[in-house]
Amino acid sequence: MPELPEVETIARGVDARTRGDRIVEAWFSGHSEPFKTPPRQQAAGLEGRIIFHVHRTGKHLVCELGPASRLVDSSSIERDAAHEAQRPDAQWIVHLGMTGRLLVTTPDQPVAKHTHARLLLASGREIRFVDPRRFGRLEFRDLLGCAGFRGAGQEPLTVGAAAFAALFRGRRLAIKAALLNQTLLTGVGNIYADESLFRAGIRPRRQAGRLTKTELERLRLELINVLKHAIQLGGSSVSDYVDANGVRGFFQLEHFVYMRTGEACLRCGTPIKRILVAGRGTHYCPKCQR
DNA sequence: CATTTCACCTGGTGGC
DNA sequence: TGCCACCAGGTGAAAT
Repeated sequence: MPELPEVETIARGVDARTRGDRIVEAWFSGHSEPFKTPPRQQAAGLEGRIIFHVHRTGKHLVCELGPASRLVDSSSIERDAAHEAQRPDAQWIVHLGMTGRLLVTTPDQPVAKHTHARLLLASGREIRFVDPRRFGRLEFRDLLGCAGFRGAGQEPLTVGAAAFAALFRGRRLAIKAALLNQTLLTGVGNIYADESLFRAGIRPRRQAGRLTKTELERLRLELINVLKHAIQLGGSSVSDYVDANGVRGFFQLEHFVYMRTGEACLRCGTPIKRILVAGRGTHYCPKCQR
């Protein structure tokens, strides 16, 4: 479900509704797949902590957490604690996989099937992680002696022309496969790979290392455009994606090729083709993309 | 090493 | 109504 624009939308929604709140209680389902950190360890780390803020890196949601301010009688210790509280000392890292949702609800809302985590907050709200296919992952990371989370790949919204081109130099795999490789770029998935390649006029099967400098720069700019536009529209809701408030996105209405097999190309009228690249359904216009 | 394939899951859709 | 094949926003391990 979620690629960079969807995860960004969710991060903004969760941040707006939970920033500064305190996690009172954490509950986890019995399924083991979604837990990179054992549920007990996650619960122990999460309970009592304050949510400083929530943001996205790549396709990951990161909740920056800090200690609840302790009641102390010494003013200097209190100052130190307040100072320390500026810096997060732990993170809750959420990957939504294919079908994951992170919702902010009230406890009276019915609990959806496949709910795997519930964080009850001091405000009375609740963060819920729902994931039917269980491809998502939840991790708790203590930042004492451990670096904060960051993906291996470059962020597509901020990577420069030279660094972008360097990612693909000498590579023999299809450009579409390269775009999906999260150790090169982080955050691009099947929808935005297809859409950016269409907008740049490049066939998905072209060898990454054989694209010209001009083509690569066009691809980088179109990728940035499509991601930014999608964020503005709250992401793409192809089947069931919703943001933190349960609201669908609108970018699916702007798709040129994704899931439009056999339909007329919106630029030239040629039927959109579907092929397999890197094992993924890949959509393109045989006339507009060379 | 770079690249490709496949397993991991549930659920929706469309054909018969 | 049921059964079956196939498809789906991702990724990491195993095979090539």
